[in-house]
Amino acid sequence: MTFMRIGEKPEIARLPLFRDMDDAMRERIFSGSFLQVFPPQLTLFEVGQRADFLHVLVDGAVELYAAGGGRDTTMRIVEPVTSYILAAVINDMPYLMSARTLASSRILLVPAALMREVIKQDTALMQATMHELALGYRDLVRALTDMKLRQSAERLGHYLLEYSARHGENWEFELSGEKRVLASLLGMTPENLSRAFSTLKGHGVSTSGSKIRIEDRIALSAFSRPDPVPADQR
Amino acid sequence: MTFMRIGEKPEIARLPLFRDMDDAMRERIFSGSFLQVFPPQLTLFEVGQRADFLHVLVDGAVELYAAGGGRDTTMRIVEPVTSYILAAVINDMPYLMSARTLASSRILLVPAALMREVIKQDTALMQATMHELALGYRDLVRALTDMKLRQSAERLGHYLLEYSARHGENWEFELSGEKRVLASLLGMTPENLSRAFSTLKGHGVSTSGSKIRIEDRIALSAFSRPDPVPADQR
DNA sequence: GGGTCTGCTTGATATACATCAATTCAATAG
DNA sequence: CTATTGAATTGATGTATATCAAGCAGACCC
Repeated sequence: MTFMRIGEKPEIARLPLFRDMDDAMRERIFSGSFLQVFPPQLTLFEVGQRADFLHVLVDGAVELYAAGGGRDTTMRIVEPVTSYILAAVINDMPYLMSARTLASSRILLVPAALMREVIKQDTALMQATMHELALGYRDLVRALTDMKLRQSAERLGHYLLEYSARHGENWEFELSGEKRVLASLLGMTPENLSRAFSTLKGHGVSTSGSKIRIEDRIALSAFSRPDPVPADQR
Repeated sequence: MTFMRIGEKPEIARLPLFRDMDDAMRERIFSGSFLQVFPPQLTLFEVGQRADFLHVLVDGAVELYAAGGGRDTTMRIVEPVTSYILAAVINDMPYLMSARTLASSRILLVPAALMREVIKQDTALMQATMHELALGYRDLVRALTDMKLRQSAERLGHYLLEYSARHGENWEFELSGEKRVLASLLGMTPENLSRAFSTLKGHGVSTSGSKIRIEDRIALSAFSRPDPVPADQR
């Protein structure tokens, strides 16, 4: 694999997507792929483009967003190490979202045709892909119900709880990116995000800048009404 | 297969999900499944239940909905002949949505364990499942951007255009179900749906009861800003 | 240090949409 | 045919969120 450093290959190989497949096949995928570094704020691809690569974010941060009617909306913030736009690659269809780096990022680019070819030959990879897509599907079901059933401050509260749970149950943490991106992800304006934060002050959350402290998990949970089904185990 | 009539087996076998698989394997799935008739307004399953069956709606109509904070919201209206809740079955996880019949419905119930077992043995079925999930994923991406970027009347306009395209490019058609369900699917109240319809009168849509006529496709399209990527071919 | 960014916050106002309440309409039963 | 019921519509009002407009604070620069 071009530009690949020691130490990151095992990290990628350990991903659920590539973990169970045949070693030789995995090597074939890796040797046909490129690991590239991109500067921050760079557009990686645009809506409508034919999916040419499966992306695996190794380091940095990537934003997936959709445009329409002059406005942008963030669909997902990808954290390392994770693959994205798998669905478009599988079906050989145009991207429904655009992508840009939020920070300087190292990304593994797997040619879509290669990915599709190896999937056909390696059942374990196909099965892992299927599982990955099913999990992604469920994430989106959650995101859609979130938008339809919760109002903005509740969405923020729910996001903070999920974020904390995903990052080692820390009650105290720092928001990684800009708040404007978070606002867009949560489907609100930056102004409204500010107000949502001050609403949450009355429900067990204290903030200072981008530092968040969940002081009363119970109260926050009661306020933001957690999903009836807990988050999927990965 | 229990209760199965002549004529519907080929219809199900022709579904993209089951089309390409081995005939004997397909027969194994079918013979382990049940075709049942359910009355209207019956709850088929609830959020949080472990996925025990893959459903294939053969005839009738089914609503998938999610609850939260006292309210309900329609996530999807399933039309025959289509499978649903595939993702939960694949991953052996609890349903994220509840389901109820909107009309008297004939549904094929495929035991989830059987489905998962045969998938492991039949690569063609696995591949078809993978494709189906990827398509479903893309549908949800569209639904989420729709909610985040369009306002209510635009969503209705967009829905009418898509509906017309999916049902043989008819400019004139009748809405199948109750409007309250459509309102919930589109993320608005029934009252607001009424107002949205009258807004669309000024953009090339005329209605009378549940009869819809798209008189000016161009105008409606301009108003509701179609997706940058046209709907996936199935 | 002062200045100039840029992003975040705060306040005032506008707007989309929900809610509440009444009325109309359509389907059905007697 | 009229009476009854539930859904759809219409109108009046309330609320969540967006928009517009300042102000404020931390980062970077000279």
